[in-house]
Amino acid sequence: MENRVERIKKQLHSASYKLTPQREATVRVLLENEEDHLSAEDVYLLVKEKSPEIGLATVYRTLELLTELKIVDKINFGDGVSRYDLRKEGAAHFHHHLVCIECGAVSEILEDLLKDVEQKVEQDWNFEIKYHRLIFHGICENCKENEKIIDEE
Amino acid sequence: MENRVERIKKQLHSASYKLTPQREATVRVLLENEEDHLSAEDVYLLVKEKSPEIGLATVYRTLELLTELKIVDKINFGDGVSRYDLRKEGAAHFHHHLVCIECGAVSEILEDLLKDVEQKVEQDWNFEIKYHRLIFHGICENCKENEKIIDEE
DNA sequence: CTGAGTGCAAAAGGTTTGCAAAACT
DNA sequence: AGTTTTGCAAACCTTTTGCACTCAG
Repeated sequence: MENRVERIKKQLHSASYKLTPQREATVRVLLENEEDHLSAEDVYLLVKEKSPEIGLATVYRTLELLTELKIVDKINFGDGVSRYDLRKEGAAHFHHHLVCIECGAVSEILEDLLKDVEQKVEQDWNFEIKYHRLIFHGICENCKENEKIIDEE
Repeated sequence: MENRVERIKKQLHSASYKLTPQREATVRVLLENEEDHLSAEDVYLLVKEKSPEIGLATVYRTLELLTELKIVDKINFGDGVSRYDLRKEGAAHFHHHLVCIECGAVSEILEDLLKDVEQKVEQDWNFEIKYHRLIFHGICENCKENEKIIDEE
């Protein structure tokens, strides 16, 4: 945890930005809720619990900055809000997501499933891929279970 | 063209909606600009050329309706606007997109590249996939050409 | 002192909604 | 008549921006 904050601090410094208290609070919220795909508002509310004087605009500015430095990825699941996702250490490729259309749960696939597909696209379409977004929408394990139970009643 | 309008008319009717003149004008714009990934505003302006009395809200409502009926897909390339894409006839799976980060051009991959990947995800994560979104961001053929020319100067 | 960073409030931009009028059945 | 659809304007929500203030070097 601490060393991840340290690492981000260095990343900011090497781009001549400072890790201000507000930025640090924001980063910590992201680290503490790594699994949660928080929206800017979510982050704001969480940061506010510990640093009530922070402003929403600052959170937005920090998230934008972190996105620029590729410390977080800005994602969109189609619900009209941007969400922010910490990059895994040293991950060359953005991970994939499974979004449950029943309960809204989001889980992650860290494994890169697209090696072969990317190679094909680069060749066949003569397109140089920089990054990709892959989101599966469907029904998660839990909701499948629940449906079974309902059916049996 | 005409038969595609007819088909959509039937789809609406079977869900007890009417193909009003405004809806038809909207559908025609989508058909005429099938390659273009239009935003609601884009559609509105194009519809307005032929039916100046139409309102923006009607276009939004029509696009929402068409999305519900799965006649179009609502997509988001991360530029803060929703775009609408006619489904290909009988396409079981939503097609993939290549978005150029230089010039913004969007092209489509109709071929389904994810058969194997989906099978793996369904098995390994016990997740029932309903649909997916796959977007590659990178540099398109043209922009790669242009870069070469610039380098050579 | 100077520039970077902040908080607040206002503005912006895309989308949705309330409502009365219009269209259709 | 009754239901659906429409156009307009207002409301809404997320995100961005302007500006004066603060803080660190």
